[in-house]
Amino acid sequence: MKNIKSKKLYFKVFEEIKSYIVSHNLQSGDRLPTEMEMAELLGVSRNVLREAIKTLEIIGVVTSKPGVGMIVNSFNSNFLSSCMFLNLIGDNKELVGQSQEVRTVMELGFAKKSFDSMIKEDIDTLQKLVDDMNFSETLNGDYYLLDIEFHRTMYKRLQNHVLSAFVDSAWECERYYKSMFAQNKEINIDKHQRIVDALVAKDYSKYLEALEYHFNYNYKAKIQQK
Amino acid sequence: MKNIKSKKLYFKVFEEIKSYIVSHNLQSGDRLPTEMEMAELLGVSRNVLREAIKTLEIIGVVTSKPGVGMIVNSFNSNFLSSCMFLNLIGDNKELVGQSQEVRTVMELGFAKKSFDSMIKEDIDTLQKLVDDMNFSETLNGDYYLLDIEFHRTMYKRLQNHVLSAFVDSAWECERYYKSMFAQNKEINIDKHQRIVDALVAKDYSKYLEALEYHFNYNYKAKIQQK
DNA sequence: AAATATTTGTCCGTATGTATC
DNA sequence: TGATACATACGGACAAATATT
Repeated sequence: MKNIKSKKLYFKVFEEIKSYIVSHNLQSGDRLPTEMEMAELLGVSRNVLREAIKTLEIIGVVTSKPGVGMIVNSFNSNFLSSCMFLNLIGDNKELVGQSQEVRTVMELGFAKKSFDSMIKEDIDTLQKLVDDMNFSETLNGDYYLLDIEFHRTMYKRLQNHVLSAFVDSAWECERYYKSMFAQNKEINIDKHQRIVDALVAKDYSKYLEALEYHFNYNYKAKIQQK
Repeated sequence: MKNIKSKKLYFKVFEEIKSYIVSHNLQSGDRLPTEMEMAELLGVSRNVLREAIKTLEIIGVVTSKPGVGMIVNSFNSNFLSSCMFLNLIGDNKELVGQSQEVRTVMELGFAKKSFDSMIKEDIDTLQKLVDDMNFSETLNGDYYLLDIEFHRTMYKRLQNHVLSAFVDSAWECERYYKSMFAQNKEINIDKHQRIVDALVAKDYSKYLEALEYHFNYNYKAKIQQK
């Protein structure tokens, strides 16, 4: 029995603004009408309008500035990770496993492209990150920052923001549920060192093998838990 | 020079509530404090608090009901597609290509699992969808609904919500930029019919081939555009 | 450089609708 | 039925940041 009228105003306003952006083909840098104008146009109070428009701002679609107005943003890969994260926290842990599985498929699927894309500078960066991991005190804390930086570096040259957003979000899940995936530090560092070694040797099959080792390790552990 | 103090209140409140949910380990079905309580707790007006909390509601993290309060939701794969879509509209068309590329990698990566997971009922559904495509008037309109339904059906049994969210989001991009990928209807239907044929024949290598045909077609066209 | 207008940021108060007991 | 708790929605007011003249 879900009535059309039952929908809350701020939901409708949100949809209205969304379709406004589409129908007016607004691009990065373009301005939206002012709050007053939109409120009057839609026949709602400024308060309700703001509830909708602030959603757009918080998730990263627009930026608002006093005295200026609201401007459409360019793509920002961070928002997706926070969105994903926000949804994950409200639910059970199974999603973390699903997210990891998708990440595994993606990273293996992009293996060839990433292998071909990396230059010496990137490989040096990767080696440095592994070195830093060895000096890192514990698995918690900044060790995880090194881990994500490692994977980001691998796909940086591909310039695929959607891929980057996903790698980030998967990482964010892992970070918050790290106890589930807690593992031996030496093994974890070794998994990354193998990737670097394969890159230095310019051996793609070895690279793929290292990646599979990296992900299979988690994967098997996950399956055994069930 | 981005000062910490320069941050707007509703951003900070949004972060506060986010970490509140995490630190209190709120799960699906749990209740948040009332608006008044949270506003007082954080020392902000109810207005600002609502701008933050309505963001959480609109992106699907919580649901609010008058007389009840705010309840944490379970995962909803729809929100991700709308987030993705919202970010895409603000930027150039390159992201559509990136999104398609990710989708291709994902669908091919999950091919084996999806092939093994499908039962007769699913294959019948797929065939019916292809039949409907043949009766569909045009590439626009409900033809696209049949297309996404086809792909959803393929991965339904895997129960991976993250995968589903991505397939959905990629589809939503495609729908809005369909002119870019406009193509011959007969060829498009044939691409799906081949997938069904392979499933009926229980021939995995044929299935994989059909999938590659399905995606390569777009892929090549995309490359040629550059 | 200074005054003014524009636009968003933040707050308050109040009335209404809806679910629960 | 009534009372209570809570979210929904509106309007007004002033502050702060930015742009314009």
